[in-house]
Amino acid sequence: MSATNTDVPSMRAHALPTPVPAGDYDACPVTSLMRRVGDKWTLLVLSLLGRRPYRYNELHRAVEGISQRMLTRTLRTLEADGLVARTVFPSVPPSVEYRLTPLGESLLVPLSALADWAVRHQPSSTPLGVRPLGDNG
Amino acid sequence: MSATNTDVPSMRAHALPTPVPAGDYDACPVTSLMRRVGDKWTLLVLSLLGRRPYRYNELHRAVEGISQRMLTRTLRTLEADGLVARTVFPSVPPSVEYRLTPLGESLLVPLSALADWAVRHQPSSTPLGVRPLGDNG
DNA sequence: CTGTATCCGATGTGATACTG
DNA sequence: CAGTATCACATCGGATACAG
Repeated sequence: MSATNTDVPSMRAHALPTPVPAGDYDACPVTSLMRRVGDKWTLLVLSLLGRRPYRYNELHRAVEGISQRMLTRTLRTLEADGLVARTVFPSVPPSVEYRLTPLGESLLVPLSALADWAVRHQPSSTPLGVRPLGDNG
Repeated sequence: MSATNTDVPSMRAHALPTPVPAGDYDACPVTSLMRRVGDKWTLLVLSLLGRRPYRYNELHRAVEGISQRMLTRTLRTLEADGLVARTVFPSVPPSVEYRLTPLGESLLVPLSALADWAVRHQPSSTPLGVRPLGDNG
């Protein structure tokens, strides 16, 4: 293969496709996507924007715990990836709206399937922070 | 919500579920899963094991570029997550086989859907390391 | 063959202060 | 309101050496 390796087809139901050349992991769109969605806040932001458009500070409050730095970084990356659209309204005070692009919405479909698997099969399987019992005290 | 937040249901087709409490992002199985699969080698190893069982060095060669440290770490984490089974054959020289568990195989299903989305919609969309033109030679 | 231990640079993330 | 700049710390990941 090497240069002609354009496969990585649609991969059938149960096994990921090609034995991936490795070293090209960077260029593999699959791993690339995972690494992005796999960061600390992206999935969270994506899930919020999946419900409706948000303004910057609105997101900042909703994703309570995120720093301005990371919120901005996350949004900028999503924008660069074409998943989120940023619209500035030159009002006073200024307001900026973030919303999913059609591409972003389309991503939520397979993402939902994965999320569904996660809540069903995952580790201690306590959905959203409801630990089994005193983990801390 | 807070302590009673056990929802994060199956989330309908187009929008991720709950506005996630945030701060609980660590405990959210969805984000948690993403962060694991989103590391540098997990997806690659998972895809290989999706085809057939592998021995340690066999993987080391197949995932050319990975260090022993990271291969071991990745496999150990996958094992801890119940996605991969490790079997030691006390032969001489010793051999260890890694294979997907049923849980691991079940994960490949939604993962494949996401991978499929990636190869279809992603960035410069050059599937597996086939850069547009002479990047290296 | 199948790992473990150690060191080290790269990157991710948070805190804080400042700006149009 | 919606950011940017800077510093600091934790974790990720690679290289190398060593071991059962």
